Amino acid sequence: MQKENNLSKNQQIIFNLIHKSPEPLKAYTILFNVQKKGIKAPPQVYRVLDKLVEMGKIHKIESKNAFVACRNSDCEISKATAFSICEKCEVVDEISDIKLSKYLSNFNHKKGMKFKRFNLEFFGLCKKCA
Amino acid sequence: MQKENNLSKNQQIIFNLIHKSPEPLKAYTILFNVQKKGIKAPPQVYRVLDKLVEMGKIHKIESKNAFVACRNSDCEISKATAFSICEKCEVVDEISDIKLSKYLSNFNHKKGMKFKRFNLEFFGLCKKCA
DNA sequence: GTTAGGGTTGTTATAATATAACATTATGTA
DNA sequence: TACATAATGTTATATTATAACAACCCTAAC
Ligand SMILES: [Zn+2]
Ligand SMILES: [Zn+2]
Ligand SMILES: [Zn+2]
Ligand SMILES: [Zn+2]
Repeated sequence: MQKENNLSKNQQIIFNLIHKSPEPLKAYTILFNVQKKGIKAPPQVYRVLDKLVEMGKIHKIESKNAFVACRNSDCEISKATAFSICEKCEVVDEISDIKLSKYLSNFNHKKGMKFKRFNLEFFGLCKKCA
Repeated sequence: MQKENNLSKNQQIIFNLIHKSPEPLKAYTILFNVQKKGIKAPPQVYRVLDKLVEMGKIHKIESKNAFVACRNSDCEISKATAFSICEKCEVVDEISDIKLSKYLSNFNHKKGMKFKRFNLEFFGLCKKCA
C-alpha cells in the first residue's frame, strides 16, 4: 500500500510539476512537460492525476479541466474544496476559510440528501484585473 | 435582439429536450436526439448550449459535462448556481436556497477579489441510494 | 525461495468532448 | 432598400479522456 507522502516515481514527477506551477495545468500540458522524463502516453498522466486527486494532493478545477496542488494541508482528502478564479487573467487560488468550509459541510439539503463532499468555484476579477 | 423567452428554432428544440429530461444531458446525446429535427453537427449544438447558458435557461454541471434546465426562475442569469449530485444513481437537483445563495453571494475573499458568480456542486447519496 | 496479489508502469488504439473557420440565411431596423 | 446583427449550416480538426492488455516491482504468506 501507498505510504503517506511517499509517492511513486511518476506520481512524484507529476506532483512536483503541478506543485511548482503558478497556474492550473492541463493534462496534455503535463504530458508535454514530462515526456523528457519518460512519461510518454496520456493514460500514464491521467492515472497519476486520478491517484493524486484521490490522495488530496491536487485538485481538479472542473470549469477549466486543469489541476492545482492543494495548498491547504490536503483538504481532508478533497472533501471540501473552494476556489477563486479570475475571469480575465485566469489566476486560480484555493480558498481556505474555515467558516465557509464549516457552513457548507453542515449544509443540509431539503430533500434529505446527505452530502459527503462539495466543490465550489467563485468567478470574478482579481485585484490586479479589477 | 433576442426577446425574453422567445427562443430561435434550434434553441427551442434543444431547450425543450433538456427541459423535459429527468437527468442532465450531454452535448452528443443532445446531438443524437435532435438529428431527426435537422440539427446535424456539433457546433450547432454547442452554440445553442452556450447561448442558453448565457440566458440562464440551462446550467452546465461542470463535473459531468452535462446540461440541465434551470428550475429556479432563471437564476439571475446563472450568477449563483448550486446542485446536489448523487454519486450512485447520478441524479442531479438544482438547489434553490435563498440563505445559501445570499451567504455565498456576500462571501468576500480575503485577497480582495470581487466575485460576480459562483457554482457549487455537492456530492453524496440521495435518499433512495443512501 | 517460491508463489500469489496488489499497485504501478508501459503501450496502442480509440472514444468523448469541444472549437476553428468560413459560407449562408434569417431578422430587425434605419 | 440597405445595413447590421444574430442565427444557422458545414467541414475539418483540436482537445480531453478512457479501454484494454501486457509487464514489472514489491511484499507477505506458504
Ligand atoms: Zn486543498
Ligand atoms: Zn486577474
Ligand atoms: Zn437555475
Ligand atoms: Zn441516488
